[in-house]
Amino acid sequence: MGRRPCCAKDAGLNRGAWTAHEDKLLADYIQVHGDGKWRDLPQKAGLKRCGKSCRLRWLNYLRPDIKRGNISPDEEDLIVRLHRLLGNRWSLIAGRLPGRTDNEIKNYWNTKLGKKILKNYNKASAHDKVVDSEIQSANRASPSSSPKMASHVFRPKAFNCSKDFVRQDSQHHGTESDNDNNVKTRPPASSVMVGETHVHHQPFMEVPSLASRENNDDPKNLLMNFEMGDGDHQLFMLEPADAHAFANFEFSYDLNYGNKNNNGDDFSPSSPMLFSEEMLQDLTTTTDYVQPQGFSCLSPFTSFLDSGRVWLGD
DNA sequence: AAATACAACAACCGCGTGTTC
DNA sequence: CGAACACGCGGTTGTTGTATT
Repeated sequence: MGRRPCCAKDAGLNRGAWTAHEDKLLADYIQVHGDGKWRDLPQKAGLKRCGKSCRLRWLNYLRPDIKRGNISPDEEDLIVRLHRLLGNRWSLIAGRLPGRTDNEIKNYWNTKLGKKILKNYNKASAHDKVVDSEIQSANRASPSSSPKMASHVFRPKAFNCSKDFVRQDSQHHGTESDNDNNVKTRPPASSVMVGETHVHHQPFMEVPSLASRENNDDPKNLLMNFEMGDGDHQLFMLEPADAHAFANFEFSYDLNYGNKNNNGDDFSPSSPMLFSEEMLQDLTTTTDYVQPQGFSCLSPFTSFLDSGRVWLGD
């Protein structure tokens, strides 16, 4: 690929720390013309910098909505929990912390939090470590976290789930029926399992459609977006009371918070994840879901992906 | 006071991915 | 359809400030 280098090292461009004058040039230009078009921006703004450097400086330092000062205990707690769920997806984590940048959170993790948690982990009980090592071994296909850290996040190869089933013996939807909840059993013989080799021998049942709850605006609720094939989606709102329906059941899904920017465009990133029930409970009961500034939150939603424990329909 | 070690932060770099032509 | 491009992400490195010896 004949790709032009972003910024040639011998092009006489400034490197290293930014001066106050450069900051002013950049901020003034963006105030008038807006950001974006980073390749052309330096020349137009009268800067001897590469576009990439300008972008970074703007996003990490000059942006007006940057929050300065120490990370609060609440923010730290949120970072820890989000990192547990997301791994080193710094931009995703930063998206949940208004005013904080991915670079800042990454630095904070690498210099403070990571060490702190590693220290705590080393103090953890032997049992915890066994559980963690099991998780790690299941995660070997694509580890999501720093190799230094214990990871609770699976990152299996992702497939969209064409049908969605939970175990029939789950507490919440425990009966075979074809009632208003549209619950149907599925014998495993008609299902195809992918991914890991954790075989469930219980019949599976289709999850009742809760699509009518799509408009629930409570950001605490987790809206599940099951891709049913051909772009057809079935939506579920997973409320705290529903979470235990997935007891003893781990699954992955495409993390998609369903946020829309002011133009109505979906800006959500997609991240295949695998959540344990505890993590789901944590996510569905959390009250500090942070809505990024400038975006209106419709509701967080997700689409399921293969985890090896979710059966794909025939 | 000087040297060294360490922490914190800013910036750089390579690569992946989506978009445009 | 594929090349070229633009952008964003995450890992890494460089720099500066502070603590310790």
